[in-house]
Amino acid sequence: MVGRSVRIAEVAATAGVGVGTVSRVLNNSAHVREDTRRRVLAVIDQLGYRRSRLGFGLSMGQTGSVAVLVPFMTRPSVVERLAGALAVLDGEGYDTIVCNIESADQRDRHLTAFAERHRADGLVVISLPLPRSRIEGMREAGIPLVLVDTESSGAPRVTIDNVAGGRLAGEHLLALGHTRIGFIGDATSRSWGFFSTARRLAGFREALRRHGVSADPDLVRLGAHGTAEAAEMAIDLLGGRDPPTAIFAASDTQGIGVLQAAQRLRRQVPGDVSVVGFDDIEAAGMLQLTTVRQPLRASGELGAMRVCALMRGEPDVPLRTLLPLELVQRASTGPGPDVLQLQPMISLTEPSRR
Amino acid sequence: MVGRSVRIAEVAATAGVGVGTVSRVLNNSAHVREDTRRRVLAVIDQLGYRRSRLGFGLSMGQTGSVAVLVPFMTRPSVVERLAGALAVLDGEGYDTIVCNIESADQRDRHLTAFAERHRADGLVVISLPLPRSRIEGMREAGIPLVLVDTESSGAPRVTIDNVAGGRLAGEHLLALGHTRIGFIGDATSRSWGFFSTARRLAGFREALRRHGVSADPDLVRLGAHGTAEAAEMAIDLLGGRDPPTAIFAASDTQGIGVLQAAQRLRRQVPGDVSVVGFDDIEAAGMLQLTTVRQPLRASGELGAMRVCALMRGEPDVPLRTLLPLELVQRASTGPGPDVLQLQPMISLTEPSRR
DNA sequence: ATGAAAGCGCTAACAG
DNA sequence: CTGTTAGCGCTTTCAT
Repeated sequence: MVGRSVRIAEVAATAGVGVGTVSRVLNNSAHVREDTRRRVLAVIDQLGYRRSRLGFGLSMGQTGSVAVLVPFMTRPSVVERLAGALAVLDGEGYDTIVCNIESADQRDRHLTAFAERHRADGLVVISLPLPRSRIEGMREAGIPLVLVDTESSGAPRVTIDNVAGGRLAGEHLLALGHTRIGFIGDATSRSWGFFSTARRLAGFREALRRHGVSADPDLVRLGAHGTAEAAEMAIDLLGGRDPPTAIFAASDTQGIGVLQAAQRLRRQVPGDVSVVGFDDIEAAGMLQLTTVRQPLRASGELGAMRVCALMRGEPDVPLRTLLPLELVQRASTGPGPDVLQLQPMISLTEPSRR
Repeated sequence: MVGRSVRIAEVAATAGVGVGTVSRVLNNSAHVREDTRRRVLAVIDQLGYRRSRLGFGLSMGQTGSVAVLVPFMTRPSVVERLAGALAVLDGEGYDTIVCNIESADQRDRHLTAFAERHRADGLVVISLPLPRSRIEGMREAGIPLVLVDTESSGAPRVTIDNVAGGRLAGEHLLALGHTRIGFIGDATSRSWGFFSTARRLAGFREALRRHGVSADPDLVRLGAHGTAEAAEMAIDLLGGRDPPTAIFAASDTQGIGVLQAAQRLRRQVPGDVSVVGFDDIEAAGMLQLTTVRQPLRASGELGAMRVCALMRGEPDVPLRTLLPLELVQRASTGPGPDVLQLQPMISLTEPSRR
């Protein structure tokens, strides 16, 4: 079997030098004579010596790893952000500890755990609402923290303007002539503080208001996150009397559910109903879903860069970075019903559709 | 600012006890008088003491973390496995270091890095072919290693029988009466040793052979992984002369591409062409794609459990675990063209289609 | 250029 | 029950 692992002292002894010298060789110090270096290197190789990360870390006072907390990591938008963060962190030479969070309890357990000294050099929290007290707690623990896709404040964060995003979607639909527009979002919002759905809804309503369109509360559906659930809600919405001619879903995942509902109901998209999603995950493009694009991967990358800056002790880390939003028009949205439909006195003929 | 962090010695001094006692309190040793414990706890709280993971780890000889290597982590099937592993590892109290691998070089760099002592207590490699020498290397480094979804041997592994999977898909299609069946897979296989596509193709061919159906090499397309790429290949396949009446895609991602191709070409599924995928990712169910299901999440969970067993030094860790495969029939597959079509002497009428 | 020794922070064995 | 002490493995002054 593999004999007890070899320590630096043994390397030193075998090479006939002091541990200091071995350490210097290990860390490419310039102050080592070339032949000494070679001799040490040879012994290292011969003995199969491998440095202990713990010893190194303890001595240097840092772990060389940063933790990333994400909720529901199987969701495409989340993976995308995570992948972005991972790529940057890996590039910077950090190990990335990933925690998949599925409840507020779990979140708090991990947060407490990472308050432990030398557990991770930094922390990135993605798409996870954090109570102020928790953020404060991490600050006290002295571990650099960056928030991505969260409204919580108290730490540098990278976000988007969700209200503006909702407005963007609403205005796109209004510009196409739609006035009866449904909204589908997830209700998780309330349970442990998620916010984006509510914000996007607010922006959406604001757009309607600005255009003098009254928002029918009956057209707003909130339910569990997920394509299937969204499809259910959409079927309900589209199957009712006076159904909407367009639906804005607070995420692409839910938007795809709406697409499926339309298909199941044999409604044409966008002929009978236009659909707008949010995020621009890969599937949105594949299914030709019009959507409000946010830079998912970039958000993770930027979050990671910020935490690196924090860990390096850089003084001027921006407290808040807003990423740009963009409406990506695809085949799922089209002109609404003819305006004539809005003037019943004139419209004696069947309203025309394009 | 946060004063210099407080060490166990200061807690001991402040509480008027020895460091040993503080350590005992920290580790819930029973051998501490209740009032002593309370006093220490009070001081800990008052001083805001937080244990150093590094100190703890160095003393205990373990890091408390395990590393998971995955390729292309944004792919749904991979995330699923990863999520499974994460859940188990988290449950066991380990931090999980995740590395997203996108090239053989990167893989080797990380493998070398994790050969460092005390970098991680164990390693799980998912869906990543590993050269024997590398596996041997980890063994020499003494770090427990488990392989998930890999054919490489030399370490405990959790896999499926890809050949059987291909056979399953082929037989399903043959049973439906198809004889001209296309195959779409990714060519990544060759570049750094991925194997599953080739294996599935082999099983598929075996099924054809058994049924006395000759495999038209022209019906096999290998290209870059991805829905769009698969769609291209499918369009090519379906647009040609004498197109296949069914297509077996080596993954759901690619199967969905075939579905899109059919839609773009206005071919009915399964009327004009049947489609079978592989994996059973969430989208497959949503799009009614018939597929060969493999337990993705379970593979990650099991891999994690195996590495935990290894780390605990359990003696009887199975060297190879085969997870069950299952054909999930959905709406994307249906009867093939009438058998009469195969007997030209009789079929003077247009072959009927259901 | 290099050896010796003092930490880094904690656990556990050993005495009381 | 509890204080003392010897590591765990490495980096880094401080001399030489």
